[in-house]
Amino acid sequence: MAERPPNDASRIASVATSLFAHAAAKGGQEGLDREKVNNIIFELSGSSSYTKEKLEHRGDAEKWVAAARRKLETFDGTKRSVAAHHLKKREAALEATRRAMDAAGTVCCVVDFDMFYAAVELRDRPELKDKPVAVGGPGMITTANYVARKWGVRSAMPGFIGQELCRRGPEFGMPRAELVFVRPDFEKYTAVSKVARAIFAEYDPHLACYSLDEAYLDLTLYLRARAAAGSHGEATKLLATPRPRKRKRGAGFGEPDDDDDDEAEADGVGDDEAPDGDDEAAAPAVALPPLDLRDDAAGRLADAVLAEIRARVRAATGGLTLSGGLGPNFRLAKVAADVRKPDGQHRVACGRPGVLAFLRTLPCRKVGGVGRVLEQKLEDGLGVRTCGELLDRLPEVHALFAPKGRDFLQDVALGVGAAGGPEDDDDEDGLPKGLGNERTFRPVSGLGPLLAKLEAIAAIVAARLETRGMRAARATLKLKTSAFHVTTRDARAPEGGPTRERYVQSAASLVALLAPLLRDEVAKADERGAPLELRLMGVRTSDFEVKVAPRAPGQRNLEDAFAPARPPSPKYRPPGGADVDAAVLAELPPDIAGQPGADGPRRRRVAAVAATAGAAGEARGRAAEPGDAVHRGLLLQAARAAAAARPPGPAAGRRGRRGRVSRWASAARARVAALAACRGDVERAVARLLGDAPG
DNA sequence: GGGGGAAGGATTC
DNA sequence: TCACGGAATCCTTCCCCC
Repeated sequence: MAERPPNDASRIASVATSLFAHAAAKGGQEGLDREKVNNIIFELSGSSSYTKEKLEHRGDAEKWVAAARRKLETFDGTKRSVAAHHLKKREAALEATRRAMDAAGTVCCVVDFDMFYAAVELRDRPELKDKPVAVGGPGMITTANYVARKWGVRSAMPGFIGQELCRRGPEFGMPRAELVFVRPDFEKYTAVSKVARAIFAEYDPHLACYSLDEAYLDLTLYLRARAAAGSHGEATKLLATPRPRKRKRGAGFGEPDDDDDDEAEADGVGDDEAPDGDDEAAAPAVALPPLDLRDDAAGRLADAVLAEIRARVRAATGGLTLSGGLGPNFRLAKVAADVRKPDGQHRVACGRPGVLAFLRTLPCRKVGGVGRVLEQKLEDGLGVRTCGELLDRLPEVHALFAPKGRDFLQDVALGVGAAGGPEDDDDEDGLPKGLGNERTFRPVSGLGPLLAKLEAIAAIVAARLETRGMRAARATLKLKTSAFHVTTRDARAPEGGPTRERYVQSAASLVALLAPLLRDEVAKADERGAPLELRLMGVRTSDFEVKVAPRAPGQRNLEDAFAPARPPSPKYRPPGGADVDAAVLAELPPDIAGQPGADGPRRRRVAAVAATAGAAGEARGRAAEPGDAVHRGLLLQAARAAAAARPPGPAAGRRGRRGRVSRWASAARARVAALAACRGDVERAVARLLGDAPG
């Protein structure tokens, strides 16, 4: 606050409001004197380097807004109708998908524990129930309970500010209080999460969890089964897939070292399977009629099932509450889960009119993917605050945003979402794309001490690479100055680089790669007369070599099947092509492979994609079920490998088309080899997918 | 003008 | 502890080169 020129005061005040009030809509803070609270927060942090840096950042967004306004001045009727034309074309496709999903009776569900970490701690320490509690430390709060939120305390707020807000409660109509800090205990949270996931899995064996406190469930099939069977017990029977058939072959692992073996095995499978071809391979629920969601009873059933899930989890976890959302896709379900928080649920009606009605007054910020910066761009650049306003201004959006951005915003405005789930479009190759570590410390300067930091962090990263058997072709150095300015520099390992290795793994080679970059930055800062002083350093690795996990001698695991037999080379095998498709096709159940037209190239490719997606989903789902940890791990690997075998889409990677195809080819080969291990799963998944595919 | 790489921004939990 | 995290991923912008 100190050195601010007075004429800037109002601007800074308004900036500060949006800077610190970004979670204003969070639950539990209704009726809070937000302005007063923001003033206190600003007072406490207003002159810090952190805030200064944030304000600079804000300047960037303001520049964007200014440029956008200039652009809009020349946005005339002609440009508008061109934009509208493009939008309309895309919208038609989106609406077709929406109708297909609705016709299949798609019901997506997102469940989310209320203030999860804090709730677990309060359950175990009931004496804290009525006190403001923050899980975390004076540095950072990860979760605050609803009591603390009455003082304006939130997650991601520095602890000392939370503490100060509680102490200064009287300034905004709250009593003075002491914020109680509880250290996070992740083992405990993981255990609780497991209990909940076991219950979720009864309703959707393929559930997806992206953090400990939330889960994404596709209830479509379960609701069909429940509507038909009445009880939960009978419904789960209809949902269960039959046991895998007995295989003649023992271990069932393919032999990835030998191309011919793949083929031979694949051929053999087709023959062996033929007699069993009549087996019912999909969950019985697939055959049931889809739920008609225009029928009010169907909606009530979905509501009742969600309420049942919440009640069961609550009982099983010692009283922890969850909020839930239902909707025709995961994007809307996620938003809906936030509507009645805490301990409530909401359903977004399916169908375009219902969805648009729900979105009309919904602030864009509530939608996942719309962060503070995008919110500001929309609001200041276009005067758009709600999804309804966004829908009206899509032509302008089209003019101002890059293709991905405007597609995303159109999806948001129309309330459409990815068909299969939130992760549908990731997992291009199934492997992690980056691995790194970063550390915050008291400001450090001087080349020697900084190099020591680098070595320490490189050692952490190297250890993690080693335990995973991963080697990286690229390393990135991240630096944050004591003024909170962040910058990154990176170096590639291949020939000509400082290490002369194609891939690096050890701490020494990481340091060899990155130390020159660090020296460079130190030297440049010295030249500027402002020695480099850092508060954070990070080392990140990426561009991994194909992963080979270390294992005990003689031990076989699925990763063997996924690792290419030899280094990929153009001569290895003709990229793509009929051999791969034939091998994949030979893996399909005979009833599908034998369908009329199944041998057409396009049909084959569709079948291959279905097989791949099915294997990924099935294995991932099975991995979430309770049971032996090693087994679960293997299934997860299978899911990843199967996902890795997806054919290259238009959006795949940065490599050239040829690179993508050969990558797909080798991944597909590896997958074919791996399929032997989880054949039963794949067959059932394929049958279900083909039988269940809308349209 | 586009492919492709580098830098770094934004977003999520 | 007078103080604002860490990890991962995707997107945008800029620039070089053909």
